[in-house]
Amino acid sequence: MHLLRAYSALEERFSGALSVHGLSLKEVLLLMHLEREPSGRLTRVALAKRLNVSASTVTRMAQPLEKCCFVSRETDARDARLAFVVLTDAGKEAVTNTRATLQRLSSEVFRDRWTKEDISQLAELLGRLTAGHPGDIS
Amino acid sequence: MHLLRAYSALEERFSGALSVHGLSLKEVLLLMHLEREPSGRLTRVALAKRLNVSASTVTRMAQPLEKCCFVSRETDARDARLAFVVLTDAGKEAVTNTRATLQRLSSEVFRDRWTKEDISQLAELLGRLTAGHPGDIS
DNA sequence: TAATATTACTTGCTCTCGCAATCGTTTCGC
DNA sequence: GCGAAACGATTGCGAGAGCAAGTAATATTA
Repeated sequence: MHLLRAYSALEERFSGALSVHGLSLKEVLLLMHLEREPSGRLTRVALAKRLNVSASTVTRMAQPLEKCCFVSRETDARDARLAFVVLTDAGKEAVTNTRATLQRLSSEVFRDRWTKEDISQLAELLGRLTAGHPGDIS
Repeated sequence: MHLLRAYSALEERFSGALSVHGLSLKEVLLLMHLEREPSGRLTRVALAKRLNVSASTVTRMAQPLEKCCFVSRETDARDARLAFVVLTDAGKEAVTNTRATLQRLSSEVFRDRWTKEDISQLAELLGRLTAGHPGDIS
């Protein structure tokens, strides 16, 4: 049950810091999922499953990102229904910068009071909790 | 980072089950915070801080609960600005029932694959993560 | 005591998101 | 091949939540 509390507390902290980059936390996660893909692209429904949001939300989230040139749109020659969301070079750079910010923030949160073992243990337990679900991210 | 994932996965699972009681997860948390208070009542701003939401959200959340007679309104004789949210007997019963549902659900989630030590360790780590924040709940 | 600041709460506006309906496209069964 | 079912994406609508403005009451300061 502590999860709920921990989530809202951290979410507040992280989303505040991310506004520096002009991106919301959810948008960053979207870009990270794209980055994780070898092809650098995903369909909207695949993104929706990974992000645990509806397909319409992905459609709406991708629009401003497309305007910012962090993602672009690509269609499949074989299946005209598919409209891939593709990570651009500018998007990759944004992810890299944002990840650096996140890591700096994490070390602040964990500074003192936390050993490496604590952190890896927490990660392991949370990972086990979500095992079987699709959208893991490092 | 796994937190985000774990949160959304569990939130989906729990909120679905809670709809049986006609209450949302956030409403249940509100009632639990009231129950936790010896006086059984809190002002709206105090609730907002504990729930990590804005004051206006508390005002709006309390309205349907008041209609359901799970909470009532009480004013302070000394300070007419204060409008306490008070847990009624029906509200206490609702919390008790809902907690039973939640515990049953938890044991389902943790069944197999989790030892008692795992669970207490996870709780301890998450608790440490939120230490210093106001809204802890058991 | 009187004017100002602060606090608690409410309301209007806006944004975000999920659901359901829709459209275009592909695939399956015959 | 052809109609029907399934699928991916988009759009309209409603619910939920935060921000800012407004109101009423209390606290503070001159």
